[in-house]
Amino acid sequence: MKKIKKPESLADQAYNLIRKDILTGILAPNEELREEKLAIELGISRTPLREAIRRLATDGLVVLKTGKPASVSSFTKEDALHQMEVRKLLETYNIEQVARFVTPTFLNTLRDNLKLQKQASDKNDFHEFMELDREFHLILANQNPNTKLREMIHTINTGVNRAFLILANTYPISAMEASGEHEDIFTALENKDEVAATKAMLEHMDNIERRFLHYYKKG
Amino acid sequence: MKKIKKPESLADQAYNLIRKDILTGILAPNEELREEKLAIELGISRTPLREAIRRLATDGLVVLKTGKPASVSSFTKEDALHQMEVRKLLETYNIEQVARFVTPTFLNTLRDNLKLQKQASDKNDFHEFMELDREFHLILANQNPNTKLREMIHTINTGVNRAFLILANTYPISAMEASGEHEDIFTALENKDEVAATKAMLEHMDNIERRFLHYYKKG
DNA sequence: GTTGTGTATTCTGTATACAGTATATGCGAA
DNA sequence: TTCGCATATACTGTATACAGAATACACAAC
Repeated sequence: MKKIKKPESLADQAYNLIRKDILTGILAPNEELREEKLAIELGISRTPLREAIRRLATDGLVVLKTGKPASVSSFTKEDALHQMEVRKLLETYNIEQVARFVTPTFLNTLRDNLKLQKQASDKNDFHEFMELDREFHLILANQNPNTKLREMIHTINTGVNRAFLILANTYPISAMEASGEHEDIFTALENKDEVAATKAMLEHMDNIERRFLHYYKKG
Repeated sequence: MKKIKKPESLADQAYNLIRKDILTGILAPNEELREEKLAIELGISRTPLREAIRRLATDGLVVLKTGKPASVSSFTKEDALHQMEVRKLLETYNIEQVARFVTPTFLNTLRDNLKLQKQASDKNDFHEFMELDREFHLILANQNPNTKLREMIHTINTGVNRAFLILANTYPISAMEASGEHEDIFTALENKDEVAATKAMLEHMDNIERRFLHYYKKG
């Protein structure tokens, strides 16, 4: 039977709202999150807002300094590269595992996603593409039975995407190269070729890093 | 110049206290953390306590269900094995990197730790040994310049150690096999042999898993 | 004895009030 | 003008108060 859906708590809603604003760049790095001001803006009290902010802090999206207002976290080039190094490790490990248990449903889900990616790419709808990109890697991760690994991939990808997004906002077109690389990964999975899949993922990761550095120099 | 140390906030103190109690097993899995009751016990109000509990939840040490009391998280055999799989990946990757940049200070720190491990092992002081074990892996992780990787190793090791601790409480002696394995890792690092170091770490991880399963069957 | 229902209790989620501290402002002295 | 200091302001950290939901329990009906 279907469960009755409970309304999200105010803290949850605040968390999701602020998170989205940070990830889409509406809230810029180093921007201060003054509790009372923000609470009034959101129409809630400080208590649930504080909870949301603390949670964002453990995600690494905001930083807390005792007695001072929380602020949106900034990150250096080094931070971004560190995250990508870990992401590379996790994503390649994951796809090697996943490639061994390819199911038709799994392939179909990926195929659907890729189709939408192509459409977004053709329309130059960059934000939509970013979202689908995130989803693509999510689908891959969720195929792994190891829940802990899944969690970690989710977290690290959020961080990386944020770094990338902020830069890529200025250079959207080139980022869509990724679409082709996703296709390569898919083909390897379709052929149940775990070696090729791992290789394709590794190349994808290297290319992301390359693009990041390219944009970074320019930006 | 040395910074003036500020007193920890009540929330921080509560976090550390409860965390320790969970990790040492004083608070058993599934035990409920009733806010008002706990707050009174700790001599603080619910507000900072709530913050502490939420933070523990993101660490995976307690689970929250809306409207119901938070409870100390339990874990299945599968959870533990998942965590160990990820740990294996991260720790072997890390040591391969670290083995390339071995400094004398680093070796000395490890040597000191190993000496203490041996002493604890000889005295059958299991809790002390567990603490040093944790520290040993912490030293290895902290040698890596990648802060993100360090963070992740810390988190995952906390989880694994907890799983292991609870079981191992009943079978302390055999867990001290680990001491010898740590020595092997150290020797490989001393020789700046990254292949041997990686191999030693992998064996260590496999042995931890083996011991876990052995205890699990018995327990 | 078992099932169902209503009530009492207890707990969380949220709002608000208060205290202490850090920051900003303004004024006077050098 | 510039520095020092005092005062005012604003913000966080914490406590408490209140409302609504979940649970436990008792009692009635079968």
